[in-house]
Amino acid sequence: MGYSYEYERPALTVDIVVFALDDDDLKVMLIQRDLAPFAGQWALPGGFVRIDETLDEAARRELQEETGLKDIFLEQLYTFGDVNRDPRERVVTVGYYALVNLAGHAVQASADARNAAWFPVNDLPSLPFDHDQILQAAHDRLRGKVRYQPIGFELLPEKFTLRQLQHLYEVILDRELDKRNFRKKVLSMDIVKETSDIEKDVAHRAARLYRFDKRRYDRLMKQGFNFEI
Amino acid sequence: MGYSYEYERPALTVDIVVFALDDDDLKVMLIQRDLAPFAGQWALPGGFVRIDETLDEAARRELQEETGLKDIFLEQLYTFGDVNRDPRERVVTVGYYALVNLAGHAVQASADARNAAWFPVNDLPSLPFDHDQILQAAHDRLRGKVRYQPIGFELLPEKFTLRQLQHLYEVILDRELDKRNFRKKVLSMDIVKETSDIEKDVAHRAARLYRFDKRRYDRLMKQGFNFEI
DNA sequence: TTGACTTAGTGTAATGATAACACTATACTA
DNA sequence: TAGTATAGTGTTATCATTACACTAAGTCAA
Repeated sequence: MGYSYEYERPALTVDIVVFALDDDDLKVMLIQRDLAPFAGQWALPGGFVRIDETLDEAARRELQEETGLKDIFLEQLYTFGDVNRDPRERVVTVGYYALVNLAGHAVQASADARNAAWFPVNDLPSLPFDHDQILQAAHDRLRGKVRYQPIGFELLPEKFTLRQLQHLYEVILDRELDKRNFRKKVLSMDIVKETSDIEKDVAHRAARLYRFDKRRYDRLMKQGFNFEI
Repeated sequence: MGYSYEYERPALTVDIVVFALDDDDLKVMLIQRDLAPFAGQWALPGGFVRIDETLDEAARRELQEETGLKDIFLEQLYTFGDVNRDPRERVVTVGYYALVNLAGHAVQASADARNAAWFPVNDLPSLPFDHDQILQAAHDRLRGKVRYQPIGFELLPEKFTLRQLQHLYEVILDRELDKRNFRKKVLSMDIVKETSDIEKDVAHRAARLYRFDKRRYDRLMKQGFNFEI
């Protein structure tokens, strides 16, 4: 019964670091493991790659099964292959990272009888396997990438204020930005378009809402840009 | 005999894109396959990951076995997992790229009874599997990375002229650079140190030889730098 | 209804980085 | 020793980045 091979083969999995943004900080989605090892512990969502699906497909499937998230930005990160990263047997995992906007995608906590929750990226529980290493790599990648590709926008709702956009960059880059310079730069890139709406339910002057210029956004997404701000 | 698993498992391999530089252009090392499928065709060096070695170890081992190259710059690139990328069975491969200087590392053609040779990156034979895709990804990565990390230096001999360094950047970025601006920028970064030697056996005024400032080089390698030239 | 509060929204000047550009110096070769 | 090939060197104009502070508009509470 089962499948036999002449040489021993590592198991192959995917693990996904899902980032989201709220009013305070950058969040990461973790799920509570229901199986040994580390049952009950919070860990990155992920699972085995099936024989008839690509790596990207495996990552999307696991994400949907474990968190209900679908149709989100997802990109391969790095492959982790230390010999003893899993205590049971040799497991190689392909790491992914994903970006979602909290407004658009309700976190359907446990499609899979698993608990899913958001944790602040700077205040995480201890993670099993080498998940802290994977998370670190994803965070580094996000920080690096945001400087030359407009991916950060994936973390915002369809319409947003320039303040929210600035906050996004401040949280990811972990430093304060000058309001005027930020606006000047963003607007000069022609990447956002003014809408006729303004924000609602705020206890102060309401800000104008913007949306992405999809055309220009896609072009910049391919070419890259320079967002040294 | 062999090893059995409950679920079918993909085979796991590594493939390495080795870049080098000569007087004309950027080269890639290919080996002639001795096994089916595609026996006799030129392909990227690579092979199966053993159960007791990390991915990096597998890449280094295969590189040494197939090309004799060792102790060179090597970095993981991307993992390729299309379902039908290998006609025999499901094989997932972790792509690597490596940089060598031709002077320091003789290409010991066939430690493994295989033929190894350098090909210009812009004039390659047709490659089996998805090796052209892997190569493309490696080339893109090299072009991108050279702008913010001083990795290009790995392609040069210990002592080199500023002309050689400029040539390296011109070949990788595929455009001409201004000599004065290039020198000004490189020297202002303090990344190279003048030696007391000059180049030999040239039919014109000999240029001064430089070497890397290892300290500064290592620091920049971690921090990154901005080489928009 | 008014005053206090909170965030939105806006421009300019100084500084630093990049880009464009051409000639003299030195060594070898025939 | 004349020719040729590359080495080596500064300045100026343009553009991008940074630093910086006030008025406008709306909400809230007294």
